[in-house]
Amino acid sequence: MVRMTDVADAAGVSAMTVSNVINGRPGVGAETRLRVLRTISRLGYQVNHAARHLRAGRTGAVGLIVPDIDRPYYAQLASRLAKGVEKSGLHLVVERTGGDAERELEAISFGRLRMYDGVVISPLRVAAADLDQLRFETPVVFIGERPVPATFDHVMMDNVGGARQATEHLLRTGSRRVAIIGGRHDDHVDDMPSLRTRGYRQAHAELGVDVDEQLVVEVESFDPGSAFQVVKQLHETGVGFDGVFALTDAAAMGVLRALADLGVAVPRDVQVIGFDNGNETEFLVPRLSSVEPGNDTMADRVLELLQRRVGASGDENETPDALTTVVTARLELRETTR
Amino acid sequence: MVRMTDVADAAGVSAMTVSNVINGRPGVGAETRLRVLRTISRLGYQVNHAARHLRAGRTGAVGLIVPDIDRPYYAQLASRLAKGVEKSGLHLVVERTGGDAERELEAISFGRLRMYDGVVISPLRVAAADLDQLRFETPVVFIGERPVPATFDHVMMDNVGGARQATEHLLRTGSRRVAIIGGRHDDHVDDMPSLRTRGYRQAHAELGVDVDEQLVVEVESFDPGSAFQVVKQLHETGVGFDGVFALTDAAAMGVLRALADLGVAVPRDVQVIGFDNGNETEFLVPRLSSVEPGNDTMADRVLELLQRRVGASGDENETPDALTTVVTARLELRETTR
DNA sequence: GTGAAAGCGCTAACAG
DNA sequence: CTGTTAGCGCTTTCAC
Repeated sequence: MVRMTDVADAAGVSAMTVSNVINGRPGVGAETRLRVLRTISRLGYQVNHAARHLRAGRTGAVGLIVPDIDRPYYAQLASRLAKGVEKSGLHLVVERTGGDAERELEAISFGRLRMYDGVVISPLRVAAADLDQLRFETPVVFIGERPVPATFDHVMMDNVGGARQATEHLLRTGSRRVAIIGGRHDDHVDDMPSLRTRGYRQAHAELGVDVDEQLVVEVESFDPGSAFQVVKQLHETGVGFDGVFALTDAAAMGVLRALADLGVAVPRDVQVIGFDNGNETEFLVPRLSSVEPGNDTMADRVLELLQRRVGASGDENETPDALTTVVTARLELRETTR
Repeated sequence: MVRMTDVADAAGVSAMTVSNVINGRPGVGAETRLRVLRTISRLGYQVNHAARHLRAGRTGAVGLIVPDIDRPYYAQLASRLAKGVEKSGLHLVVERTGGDAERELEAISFGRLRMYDGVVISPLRVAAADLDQLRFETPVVFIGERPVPATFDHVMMDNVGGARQATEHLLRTGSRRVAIIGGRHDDHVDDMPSLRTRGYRQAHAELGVDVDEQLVVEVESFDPGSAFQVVKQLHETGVGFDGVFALTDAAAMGVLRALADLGVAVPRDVQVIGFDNGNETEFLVPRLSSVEPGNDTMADRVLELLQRRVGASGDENETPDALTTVVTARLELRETTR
């Protein structure tokens, strides 16, 4: 373990000068700088981030905390954000909570935040009330649909509007019995499934079509497997449907697979729309129509909000007001709709 | 900012006692412990990880460094590893390099390693020679096909064997002209495309079938889009083929999409096999046959190797020898093969 | 242009 | 069972 003082001794300068060289601060003579740099590489010195962090406060990292890394939506979000923060010379590190309320809260509250100069968190379960207690100096941007105290920056997608557009399209193009995979029967909380179901119901109300609660199908998880099973069951039960709104593209993938097994022609007999407009949609057979929630815009907005606070010390009116942004959704029609 | 000493003062104990309570160390009276805990929650105290890290050396985190987060293979690997390390009370953080040799080296060498108690790295580009220079106290496990100095733990998949099995199956079930999407014409380096191409050639040699170099199709990237384009071009060029070995499942997805557009029946006219056996394979239409590289076994092995070193201080014969494990691959046949 | 002193918040080691 | 001392490796401040 070679420390900064070792470099300083070997180069015949003080630790401070080494520090100045490393951090590119002005006020070091060209000759001294060169000597220090050579000594650094000769000794193989590497800065100790923990010490720097302890003393200077910054870590050079932005955290992204998501329920699950291997869901395409989060993976693609991570990728977008990573490219963005890297432009600022920071790097993104991703952590997963497993979608567990307790672990989400732990990830946010219990000091792990301090590992980062800024944090983006996409909570699934955690309640606004719990969040309200928290006070931290690390800039935090929330992303997603869960309600969040107004003291935090928040970037939301238009879940209700997106779902309404999708359902409207299905109804206007001739589907009368639209199943919603992952929908909710009740509407107590503002989580993703409830909000998207709300949009589904709004579309029905606007167009004067009754919702058959048998078509509102709850699933435990939004992976293809769960959706696949549920569609098969729906079919076996004899509940007819001629359109499907799947709450995520991943679920829609399972839907398409089930319909293919059942010998149902898409979109002729049943139309399908997903949500998220992930990279995979264009390569499914048939290509999946999907709600584009404004993924790029959301990522850009998150980065802006982060930049506004990272670097700005917690002084005076330096701290800007919290902002909530809602990004508008639009339909991306492909081959699973008419 | 409330520090440990603030808690200690408020509870009328010393900082050491607070530290003992927080870390669940024995030797604190029940009453004192309760008083400390109450004070902690009253003041909203949170441990400062940077300070703990600086002093105690451990960070509580394991790093996973991959080329890209949004490739399903890495996302699924991350998920598997995350669940594993969480069992040991650690948590996984994922960083991406973008598949850039320089950034890979930087991620490994430049002190960022110290952020973690252990690191798993899946390099794409970085050369063994560069790695050889490095000496670190953080336990590192390499994963993937790139050659790595023997001083490091390394878990490899059997790229050559898996590719050979896939190609053999295609040839034995009647395909005579098997295209390899993402293959290499030369065989200078031991990277993933070259190794899998080697297996492809071995299978041909064994079964006495000549390789038509026109069927060895290079791609810039292993995403569905690139594979899609390349297959369309292959078809337009009039180069006939009745089998496809795609170097990754993601590429295979693009292949299937292209074949569907071209009106080619799978597997009747063209058989297809992918590689990685990702979660998505079962939900494609038709279901994708794929090489299962032993994903679970690899993750388990990585975790074992990590555990062997994390916690073991760098003393004497405490440090175990480096181990290289090769996990065997097998075929998972589904609907894209006969 | 360079250096000395002090301390960030925590914990290992030992004393009581 | 609890407290004291010392110091992890860096950077901020101010003096030279």
